[in-house]
Parts: sequence; structure tokens; C-alpha cells
Amino acid sequence: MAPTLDSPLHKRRRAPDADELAGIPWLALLLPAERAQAEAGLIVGDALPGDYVCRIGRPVTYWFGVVQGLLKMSSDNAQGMSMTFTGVPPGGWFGEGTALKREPYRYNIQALRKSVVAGLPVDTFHWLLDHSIGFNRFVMNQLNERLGQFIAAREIDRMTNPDVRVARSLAALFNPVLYPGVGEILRITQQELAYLVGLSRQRVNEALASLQAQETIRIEYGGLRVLDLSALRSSIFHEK
DNA sequence: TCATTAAATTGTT
DNA sequence: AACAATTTAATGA
Repeated sequence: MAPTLDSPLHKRRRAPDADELAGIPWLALLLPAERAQAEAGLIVGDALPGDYVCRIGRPVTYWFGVVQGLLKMSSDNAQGMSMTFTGVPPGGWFGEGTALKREPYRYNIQALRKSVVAGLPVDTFHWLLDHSIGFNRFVMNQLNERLGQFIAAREIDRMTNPDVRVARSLAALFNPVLYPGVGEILRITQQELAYLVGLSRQRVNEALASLQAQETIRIEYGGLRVLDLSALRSSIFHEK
């Protein structure tokens, strides 16, 4: 069976180089023997904008992570409309739920920009669960942190003020536990952020400007620098 | 390495 | 949605 032949991990895959391995946060938590096993299985691939990393309904082949770039996680409803849940910046790993149960993927993952995606074969994933305490800690911490993230996302959806929506969505993308590869600067264009948040680019531009005026972030070409993450999380705006 | 040009991104209406 | 201004990336000498 060739369930994900269109995936970049099949078309343009290769062994990860040293830089890419350094961008995989959980490798450092493994013992040497476990790490050797993991690295032997790991592959990376280049995803071009619009490429699907995985599709709803396809059998699980890998546990995925973002080494570079930006992905979006979405699902389709009965009317064929797609609904975006979240963006996945560098350092983010996802799909452990379906990998655990070996069930079909429940989300579509698409590249928003040119990205480098890593994949750990599902059999290696299970081997690590059976052998590595460090790996288990990482996955458990990951599940817990993601639960908090989804609860926060429900709050965000109920907010009407666009400035707050942008601030909270940004805070989620800067989450250092889920996305340790992001660091101080998140590489994202205002257009991409608008797409994730579900607002127009103009409105996002305006929201970012007011966040910058508050010294919460700094706008840079092709990216954003966070100056005060806790302010992003709790920011409240007043109507004009 | 530098200068020129094309492309991408941002700011504004 | 359109346009101008700005920044980066690509090209070639």
C-alpha cells in the first residue's frame, strides 16, 4: 500500500543532517542506545507551500515534527469547508494520538510555506515508547501541554476583539514547550498569520501595530519578535 | 564582493 | 482589493 505517496516525506525525503537533528527536541532526552535507534529511523523531507504532510483518513505512517517552516492543521466539515485549528511552527511534533492507536489521521496537515518536515516511523515510535523513559516523559508532557492549548483555543474563538484574537494566537505559536524551535523570533508573514487566525491581512497588520506600540512584540520583515510573552497571553484591549 | 534587478512582504488607503 | 514603499533574495560581472 502507498497511502501517502503525495507526501513530501515520500517525494523529497532524505536522511536528516546534523543541523536538522539538532532541531528535534526529544532526541536529547534519549539514552545513547535509544537515540541511535531513533536516528536510524528518522527521515526528513521538504514540503512546498500547499503540500499535504498527511491527510484525513490515511493510515498512520509517521509521527511528524517541524524542523523548519510553518504548517497548518485543519479538518473538513460535511460541506467541504476546511477549518483551521492551529499552526505548527518549528520544534512542534504532532500525531502521537493517532500513532499510539495506529488509527487513520484525523487532521490534514499542509505546509503554509516551504518547510522541512521530519518523520519517525510509527514502529520506531512504538519501540521508543516501550524502551525509553525519556521519550515517554516527552510524549506525556506534549499531550498535557497540547490539551491546555486547545482549551485556550476555545476561549480565543469566543473572543470578538480581533486584537485579542491575534495576541492570543501568537502566544500559542510562541509556546516554548510545544514549539521549542521558535525561540525569540517567529518566522511568519502577516498574510500567513491572517490565514491562521481567520482575519484579513489589514486587520492583522493593525493588531500587530498596536501590540508593537505596547512593546509586547516587535514587527520584523518576515517575522515577529516576542518581547513579553505573558503580556501576549493576558492582553486586554479597549475599543476605540 | 558589489551593483543591479526581481521577488516578497509590509504599510496605507 | 489595490497600490506604493520597503526589505530581502537572486543574479551576474
